[in-house]
Amino acid sequence: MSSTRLREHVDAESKLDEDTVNHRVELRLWLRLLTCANLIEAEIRKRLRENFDTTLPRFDLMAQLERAPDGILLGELSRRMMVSNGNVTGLVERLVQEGLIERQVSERDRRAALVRLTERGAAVFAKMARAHSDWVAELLAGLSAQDQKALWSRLGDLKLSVRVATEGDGDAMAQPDPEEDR
Amino acid sequence: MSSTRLREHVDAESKLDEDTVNHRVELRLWLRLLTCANLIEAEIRKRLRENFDTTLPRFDLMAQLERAPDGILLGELSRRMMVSNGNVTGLVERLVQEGLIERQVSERDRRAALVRLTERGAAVFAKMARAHSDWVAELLAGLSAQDQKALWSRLGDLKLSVRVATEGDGDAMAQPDPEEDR
DNA sequence: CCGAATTAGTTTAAGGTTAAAGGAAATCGC
DNA sequence: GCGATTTCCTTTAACCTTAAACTAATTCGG
Repeated sequence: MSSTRLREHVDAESKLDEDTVNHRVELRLWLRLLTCANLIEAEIRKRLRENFDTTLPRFDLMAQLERAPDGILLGELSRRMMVSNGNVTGLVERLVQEGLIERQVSERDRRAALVRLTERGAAVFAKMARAHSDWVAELLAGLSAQDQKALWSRLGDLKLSVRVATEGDGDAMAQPDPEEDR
Repeated sequence: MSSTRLREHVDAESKLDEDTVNHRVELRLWLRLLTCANLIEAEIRKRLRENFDTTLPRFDLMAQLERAPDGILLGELSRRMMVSNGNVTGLVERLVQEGLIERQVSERDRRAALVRLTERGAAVFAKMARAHSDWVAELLAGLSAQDQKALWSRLGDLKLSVRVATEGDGDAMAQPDPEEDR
């Protein structure tokens, strides 16, 4: 599966020299997209650390819990965060340690565990979420509301393009999109 | 510095309830941008692993070296990759181990070390770069060349916005933009 | 020259991340 | 019922990443 899934390179002998196929536009777009995401993410990580002594993954996890007041299973959490199970195990461990979330083995299914914010966790998260929201707005302040919407829309096309290109690709790619739920 | 650098909250007593300031558009844009970047990055990481048994950071490092045939100092490498010095130390170590790059202590300054691709490293990278380029093009294939250019352009505005909002922020934020050099 | 400050890299401690292997509970098919 | 399979989660090994502390070499000011 891995050797042929890229493209059909049936034209191995093609006169249209394969080496000259230079996807410059695509590459430049991808690199700029990555730069933007990295710049913003780095700044947010830095501020979370400086202002709240926490990390982005922890913040993201708590954001998921805030939207599920009745708790959520670890597996579901893992799916929504788009990270591995093992990753969630560790994050949850640390947040429980900090007293910001609590975990509770399910009654009906003793393999499963529910996690939810503690009261303190909810209070702390509320503060962080406000700040986070302000930070993002500050970083994007150079774009008009119109520009922002236009960009958002175009990124929707991009997302679709990527999904189409990768679907059926790996196993269980039916990952729910975290952003749309917000 | 950290408490006032966000915004001037001079209107602490403002009747326009601060809590109701909901930067929804900005947040949605940021989340979608992040989703797009993560989807593409995850797919590229996966393919690098499956097809070349390597990682994105290693690929990125080699990409920098390919553009500097005469070698490059570790510090400069760190700056161009926008990662910490210590990070580069480890990556270089592993790539040297694999025989893909070589390091050489500078004659004139015995603190400094030059790294460059080995012959084998250059050959391996050439293959990877071709594949990588094809992958990116494949993932973005759903967008017309026009859409791609438009998106690239808008992301330029975004990048500028972020740079303006963060400049002077931390120390030495004058990081050269990796993408523009390409 | 020589002490102070700067600069290039490394080390360390802590954490985030994954794939793969594994343990334990629940479910499925007879 | 009960063995096989699936599902939920944890563990492990390896890697990536950073900030902060550190080492060693260079440069700067007298």
